[in-house]
Amino acid sequence: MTIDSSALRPVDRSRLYEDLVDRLGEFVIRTNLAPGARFPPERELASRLGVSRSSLRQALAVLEAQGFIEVRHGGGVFLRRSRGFGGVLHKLLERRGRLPEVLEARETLEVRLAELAAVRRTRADVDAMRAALREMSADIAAGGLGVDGDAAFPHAVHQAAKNKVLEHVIDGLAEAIHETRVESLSEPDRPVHSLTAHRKILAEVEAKHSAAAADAMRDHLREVADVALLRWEPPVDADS
Amino acid sequence: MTIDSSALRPVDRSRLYEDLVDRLGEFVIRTNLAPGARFPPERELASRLGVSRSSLRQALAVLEAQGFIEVRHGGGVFLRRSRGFGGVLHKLLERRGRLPEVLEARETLEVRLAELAAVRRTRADVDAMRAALREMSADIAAGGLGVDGDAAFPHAVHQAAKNKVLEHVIDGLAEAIHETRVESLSEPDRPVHSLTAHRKILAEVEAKHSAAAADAMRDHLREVADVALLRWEPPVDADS
DNA sequence: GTGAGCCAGTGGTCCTACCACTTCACCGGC
DNA sequence: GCCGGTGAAGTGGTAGGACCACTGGCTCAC
Repeated sequence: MTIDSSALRPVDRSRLYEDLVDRLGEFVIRTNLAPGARFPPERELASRLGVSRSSLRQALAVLEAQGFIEVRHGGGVFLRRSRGFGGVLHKLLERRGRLPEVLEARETLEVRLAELAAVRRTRADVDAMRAALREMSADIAAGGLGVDGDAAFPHAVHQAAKNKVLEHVIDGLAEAIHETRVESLSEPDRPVHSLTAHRKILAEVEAKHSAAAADAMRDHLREVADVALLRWEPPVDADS
Repeated sequence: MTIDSSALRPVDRSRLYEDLVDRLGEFVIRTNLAPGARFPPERELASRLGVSRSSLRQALAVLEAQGFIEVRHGGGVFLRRSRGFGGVLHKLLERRGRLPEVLEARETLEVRLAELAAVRRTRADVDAMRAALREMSADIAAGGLGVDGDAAFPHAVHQAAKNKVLEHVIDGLAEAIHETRVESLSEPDRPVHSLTAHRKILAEVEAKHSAAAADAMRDHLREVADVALLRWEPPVDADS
């Protein structure tokens, strides 16, 4: 129940290295730098940008971790890929107006993971899912919302799907998803409905009915999405 | 046609800040740090880790950019989320033995994007796809592999799907996918087959047949995946 | 009790020095 | 002429110190 006084300056001064990341992206575009090309030396970049080498190196570390550049000791800084240079998912998600897209992405991934889970789940995976449901059930019985269990269950499903790449991808959306989760569970009767839906999914996964598991997951997510979208306010800023 | 002497030392000394990222992840686990908790001050961390504050700050910049921590000026360093702390996608993809998972993730995303594209494509999107095919066609006619066009076409499809979140996610896999692309197109007749498959996809997207577009994309990707998997060598390192 | 102001703690940035690795031109031996 | 060694210059890697900017709690005057 936070007071939304978003009108008055949330300030949020950006870190210098964040600006540098943007600037370097600009540089890549403007100079039409191609993948494989070399950047100017650190000392020169820092000097031309008017910042210290330390700050520049923070920016370079970020860009390297994101896979956009490669820094070779004694060799130089090289561009690996230019597409979406500054476009960090994290930043993307902060912008309002992304909710429908997040929900859509979530459905895509989660449905597929459920389908795969039904094919590959082991005994232990089923146990983990069961445990999550027990926790959720107990919490709800005690008057809670069952938030923890509601998060643990999909996690168990992800594990069961045995695809670390997909799992990592959806983990990247975890934060944005978690918000919708709490909101959704605050709705009257939602926790109980959610529990029922999870049981259905578990049953299909356990029975190794992959198509049915996918459908069950899709149905569940669409119910949740409806609730989330009901409360959603269209974005203020429109972009392409 | 590079000589694969991967057996002999690729060395690849890791940057200090990368080690620090791992160490900090370890710290979070061992001390059972909960989201919202505060880290020790930078100076103390640096001292205890036996590194300079500069190096530590590179690691912190990376972790902040990845959304794992929040650094407040004058306040301290706080944990935002702990799950998958050090698990960067980039690193994940570097490990051999991920090819099947990458292909699976790719299919999941790309099929959905094709489906959405069929629903949301504009005139301009269709033009972009057509242009990519023309480029590819011309390149093949000239004896090339059509690699550029083969990359440009899916990009146009992604744009048409109008979901920046999904688009960003698949961009993260772009590099890994690109490798399979080149390998695949080196196969005799592959370029022509690929072109035909793309034409089919374009037709369905243009006709707004979403299910058919999804199927066409899936068929295409499975053909490509078969080729890639044929050349794939099972991993040396096995992990959970 | 209350408010203003101070101050210690902590991150933010810069600077400089020096180390480690790469590259390549140069030079000598073959 | 060719090969290989060698050294210097260029470039990233790390350390450490200095100082600025912000936060939050404490103190003290009122």
